[in-house]
Amino acid sequence: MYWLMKSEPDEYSIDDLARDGRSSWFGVRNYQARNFMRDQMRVGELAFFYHSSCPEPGIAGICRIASVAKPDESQFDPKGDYFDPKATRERPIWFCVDVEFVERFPLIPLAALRAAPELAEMTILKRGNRLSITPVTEAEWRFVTSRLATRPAPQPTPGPQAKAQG
DNA sequence: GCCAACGTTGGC
DNA sequence: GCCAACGTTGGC
Repeated sequence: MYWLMKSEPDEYSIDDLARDGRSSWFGVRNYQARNFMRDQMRVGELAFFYHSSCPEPGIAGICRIASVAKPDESQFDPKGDYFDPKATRERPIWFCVDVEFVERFPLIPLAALRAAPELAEMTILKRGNRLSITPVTEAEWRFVTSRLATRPAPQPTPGPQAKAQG
């Protein structure tokens, strides 16, 4: 399966993940999103890293699911923003996976996603959608990665004649 | 279990 | 900051 995971770049951006290499996706406090992580995600699956609530919302890169779901430590921290008084170590409520950096590319703006008829059914583009983790179909994944993501041109490899140049 | 009130998300 | 849309809470 493929995924899309939202993050506010002020909080944690694709650049942060590129720097860290790997990170825990803690702080999800929505049952549907939690269930996706806990019940559906598999190690090795790929996800779009989406920047939300920012001047330029859109897909900023790709990450990989790097662990199975485990209890989200932030629910136990009474001083933290993500504390949940109802959670106990014996009965955790919230779970998170680790993700690792795969790729960053020039931002694919939300407007560009909306402009593509091929993505009309994409969950994140549906009216009123607020889920921070959503499945992406293989067709959607292929379209975005092959048609919308622009990557640096491959380095031209010098041919045999190149070094003949004086 | 219903549902009104309230809180949050997130684009604009 | 606005506001539509949706999730959660809590009284009944």
